[in-house]
Amino acid sequence: MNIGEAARQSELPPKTIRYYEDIALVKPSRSSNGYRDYSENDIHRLRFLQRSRSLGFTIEECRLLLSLYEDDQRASADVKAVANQKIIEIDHKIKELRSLRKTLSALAENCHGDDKPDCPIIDDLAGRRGR
Amino acid sequence: MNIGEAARQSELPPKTIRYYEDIALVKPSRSSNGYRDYSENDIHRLRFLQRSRSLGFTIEECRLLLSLYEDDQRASADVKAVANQKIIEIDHKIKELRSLRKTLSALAENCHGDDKPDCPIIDDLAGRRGR
DNA sequence: GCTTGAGCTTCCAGCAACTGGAAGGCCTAT
DNA sequence: ATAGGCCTTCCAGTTGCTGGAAGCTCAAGC
Repeated sequence: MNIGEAARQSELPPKTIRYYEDIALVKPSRSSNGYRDYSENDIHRLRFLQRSRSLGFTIEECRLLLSLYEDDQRASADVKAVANQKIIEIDHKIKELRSLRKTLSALAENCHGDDKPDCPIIDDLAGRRGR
Repeated sequence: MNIGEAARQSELPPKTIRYYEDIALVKPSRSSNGYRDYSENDIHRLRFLQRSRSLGFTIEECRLLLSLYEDDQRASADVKAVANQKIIEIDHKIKELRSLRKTLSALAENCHGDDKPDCPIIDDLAGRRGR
């Protein structure tokens, strides 16, 4: 199967698939004309990557998950640990974003939003509080 | 004022300050020995950048905010629009992260987390639902 | 005067995870 | 034969820094 069809089936752009080969996440064979030739198993790996990337795992985490995926002897605890770690990171990011949001919306609420130059947002950014 | 002191006052690493000069966000003068020489106004700009970056604005947004900062004729509505746009983006990111978290925690909850190979997380990543 | 150490300079490279584009080969159909 | 669409490789760019090497300057201590 050529890269175009592999792209369709895995829902990944061809560029990304080539990149995944560069960093040794997939190793398709080659046809006699030099074209990449993807097996069913390659497609499984690509789909797996697509799904795990979309769940926010980094490439290196995907590499780990992929090795667990292909290890029939894996312990489910190992996989669960990776997932739980990711959940912690996500919680942390959400917390940060909420805090940013709070600050920004407080600033925006205090801003008249008219065509006058007076602006509490700028004042805050400039370090001038409660002028 | 040398870069080290500018770094202390702006709470930005010297490397970052030099980078901001590379991308034309600050233009300090030079002392006779070739050292960068930061004025009070330069420090204001650096502080402004530090604060706006920490609030999640991109470099290009900071550049815009900085030009508004130095424009005495600015309309506060312009600044408010940038802030509100950012709030929308933050909301979007939070929503995405919450959705990721939900999926991941559902998967982790269904996983025994023992030393057996059976693992619903891997099954999901591989595209095998509800086996 | 000399050395030491901190602080400054420039430049080059690398991080993550792709993405875009150029130059060219291949394949199929008309 | 030619057009187009797909494929190949390679190089460069994205964002926002950060690390490191090689070398200059400056102030302090002996």
